[in-house]
Amino acid sequence: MSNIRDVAREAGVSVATVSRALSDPDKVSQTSLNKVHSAIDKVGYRPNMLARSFRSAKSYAVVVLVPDITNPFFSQVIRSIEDRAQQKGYAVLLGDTRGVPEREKEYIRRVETRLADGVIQLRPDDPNRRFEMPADIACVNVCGCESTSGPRVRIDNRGSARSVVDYLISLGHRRIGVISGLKDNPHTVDRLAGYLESLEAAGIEFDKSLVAEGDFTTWSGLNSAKQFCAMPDKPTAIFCMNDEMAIGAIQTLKQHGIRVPEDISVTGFDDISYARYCDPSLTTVTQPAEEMGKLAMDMLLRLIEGEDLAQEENVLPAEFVIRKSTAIPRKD
Amino acid sequence: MSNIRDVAREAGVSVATVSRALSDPDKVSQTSLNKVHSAIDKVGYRPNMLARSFRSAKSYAVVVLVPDITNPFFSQVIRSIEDRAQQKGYAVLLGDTRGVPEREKEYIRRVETRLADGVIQLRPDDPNRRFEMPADIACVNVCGCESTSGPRVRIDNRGSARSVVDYLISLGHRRIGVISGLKDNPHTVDRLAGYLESLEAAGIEFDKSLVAEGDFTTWSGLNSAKQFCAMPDKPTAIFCMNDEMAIGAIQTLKQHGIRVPEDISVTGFDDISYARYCDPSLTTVTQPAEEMGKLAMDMLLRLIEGEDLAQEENVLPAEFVIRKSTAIPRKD
DNA sequence: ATAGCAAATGTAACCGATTACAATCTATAA
DNA sequence: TTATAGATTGTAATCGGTTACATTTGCTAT
Repeated sequence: MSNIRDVAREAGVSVATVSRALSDPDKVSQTSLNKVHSAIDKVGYRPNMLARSFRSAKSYAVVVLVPDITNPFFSQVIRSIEDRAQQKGYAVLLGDTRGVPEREKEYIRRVETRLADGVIQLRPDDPNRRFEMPADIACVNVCGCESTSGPRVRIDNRGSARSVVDYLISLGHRRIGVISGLKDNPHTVDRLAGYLESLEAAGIEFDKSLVAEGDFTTWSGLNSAKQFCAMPDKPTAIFCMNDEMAIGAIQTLKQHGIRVPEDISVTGFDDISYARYCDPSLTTVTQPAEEMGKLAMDMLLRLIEGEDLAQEENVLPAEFVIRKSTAIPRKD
Repeated sequence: MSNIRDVAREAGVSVATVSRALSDPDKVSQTSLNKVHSAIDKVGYRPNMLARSFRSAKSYAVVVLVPDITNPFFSQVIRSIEDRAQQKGYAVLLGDTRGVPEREKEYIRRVETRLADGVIQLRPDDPNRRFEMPADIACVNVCGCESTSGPRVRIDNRGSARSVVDYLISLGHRRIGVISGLKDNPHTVDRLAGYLESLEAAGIEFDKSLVAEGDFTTWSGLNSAKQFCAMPDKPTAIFCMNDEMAIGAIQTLKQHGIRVPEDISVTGFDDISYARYCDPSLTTVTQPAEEMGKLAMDMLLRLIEGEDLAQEENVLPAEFVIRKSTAIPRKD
């Protein structure tokens, strides 16, 4: 494989001229520029970007850490990050951690060893919680929550949850069940806070038995809903903390001969693409996945440039979407 | 940031000894090993992998090209590729091309410029079709079809389609509609071939009006199904070429008051996770996404090692799964 | 014609690791 | 004791770019 010296020889100029012709053409005369370009064509030169990265001590790559790439919401955010990164000349190193701290560390190491210039973390909890994220690493958190620290972009989970529950209450619901994420997951905490705020504002007393713990998977939604089906005084509505669990819950309700939304209303969160196509289509909260990814990437680039974002927080608006899975409670 | 020379000075040995202590400890005495390790701890040394990559002319990264990462089937395959890559010490550079050849070229360039050691392409068509893939690039194709060339791993699309249609015929269906992908998509070609084989084997004449062209999106399934709803002699079953279109089609049928499967049976392809949870759950074909990703990564590594895989093809078995969206045709 | 300045170009050091080769040390056998 | 093989270590070249600094060229103004 030919290198810059071969090109220089072929063109009859110095290596410095070739280098400049490629990275800063304004500094080179038109004559030399032509000679260099035809020499490049002739010897079939491709610059060795590894050498360039090495010299400039920048890899032009960023790591994106995600607990599960098959989660449709996450993959939307990642697509947007990748798009922005590509525009800016950066590569995206995909890090599917499956929630294993060891794998996370492995990827953080890539930044420490200069294979990546920074990290975007897609996950709810504080990045410092599980292990010490070295302070000198450029890191942006997306999809975080109120307790997340460091530069971050997120939506107002509490407020969004509150609009969902407010809406259910406005329809006339008083017994509103919840299928939550894992109890200590910060999204769960924030969204539950919104639920409680809403109940309190309406003067409805909180009933602990109406909260079923899931883990954001369809399967857990399916199981958690069974618990409501078995109750003598079932809730008339169920607030699910994501769409997957809502879809699972609807499945269970149908199997028990309970109609949605006539007998029980169900709401989701995230607005994954199936939310629009399931039966009934899901009343949910649209997270601006695209905007979140783009913004996170832009913040990370600023961080890499050396800007001090410290605790800069971007809280994006989420949209509440009413579809067919909610209705006024049945009178009986 | 400290480098190998700092460590050498601190440990009182040469840089070569430090380098060997890290990459080939057997060649170094226990005494030196200890000195080196404590020196590393003392100066907080992290090896510069960029320098290592540069020197060894290997980036230990592979590009994964995918038309759309939000497609749940693709993201499953990618997760498996990433898992395997991580195990083998490789990083995955995500390339979401959105089907734009220009973006694809951009990523191929990364391999040419030594930023990645090879490429895995997730897409049905021949990688050489749209533009010339340089011959010296290590490239493996996944999710390809019968006409794909080069090293590849795929399932038997024709055979799988045939088992689906054979099953529908065995239930008693004679008018079987198809919602296909784009006409020139090789998956469409292979799966349609399976459909035709099946009809022929059963002595059923092919009716061109029973094939509706979609594009593998839910939305297109939704629209294509309308065309069947408008027919005076509707098909009694619809073979959809992926799950998304099947889900869209079911949605449309329901809206027209047509019951699935009582009035019309519907089948999908891919077995995305939602296929199990939609209503009715989908009879479909399970592609071994995990196995495909793992195998593709292993093949790529062998290719990078210099092995000649030429036209090695791995055709994996796909499993036909019967769920609730299919039944015997209604008698009337 | 020539001084003066800017533009263009060239030379060579440099980034941080790896590794060929040479030099040194250690242990065993004669 | 000394020769010698084998183990360990050190020196310095090397990978392919970038860029500081020195030098040359080209042009304008006097």
